[in-house]
Amino acid sequence: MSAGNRADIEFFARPARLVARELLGKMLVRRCKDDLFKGLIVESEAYCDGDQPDLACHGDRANDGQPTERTRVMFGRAGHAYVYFTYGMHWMFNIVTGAEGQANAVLIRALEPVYGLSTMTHNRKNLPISELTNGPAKLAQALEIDKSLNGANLCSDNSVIWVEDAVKPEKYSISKGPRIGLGKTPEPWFSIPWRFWIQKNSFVSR
DNA sequence: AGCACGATTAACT
DNA sequence: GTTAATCGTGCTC
Repeated sequence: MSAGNRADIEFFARPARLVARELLGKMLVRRCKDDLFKGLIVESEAYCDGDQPDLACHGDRANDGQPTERTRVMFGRAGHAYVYFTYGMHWMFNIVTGAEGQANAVLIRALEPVYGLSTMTHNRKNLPISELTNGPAKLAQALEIDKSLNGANLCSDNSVIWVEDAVKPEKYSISKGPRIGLGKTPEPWFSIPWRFWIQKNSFVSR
């Protein structure tokens, strides 16, 4: 795939851990009203991997692993957005991966802002560029992502959000470690290294 | 019907 | 390093 090619359902319909890793260095593109936003994906986390259980994952933790009103899209087809609300004020943007029926998803944790910086800055209370998209709730705010995008298809002709190829993998190195903010999640899921980021990129979350 | 808490952030000491 | 902000969701009564 060359730069500009859009990631299709075949790309997303694989285990979350693989997709999370390969999303690094790709461009997240968001069209909203008259604005176009682009950000390079520099940090991601996998929730569930194929059919392996994952007690950190909303899909496995709630309702005995069966879909609920909130997690329904996570169990659906790959290449769709799973957007949820937390801490009374923040939206989180995930992309559904894996086979239909599996609660696989990848949380996008950080972007390097590339295009649309002026509106992103406005959306982020005129904070400096370094603070626009270096966290999952921050990037959702910058790119105007909220509940209205829950279930949105990233692989259709009229998508309002999608992923494109951008930087060649040989141009950067990938690090991995435990996921962030898992609270009371039991081992081994608390420590399993399903968070990925581009080494030395300054937009990776704190 | 009521309640505890969260895949976080920003503003404190 | 600590903590308030703030409310939808899922679980218990």
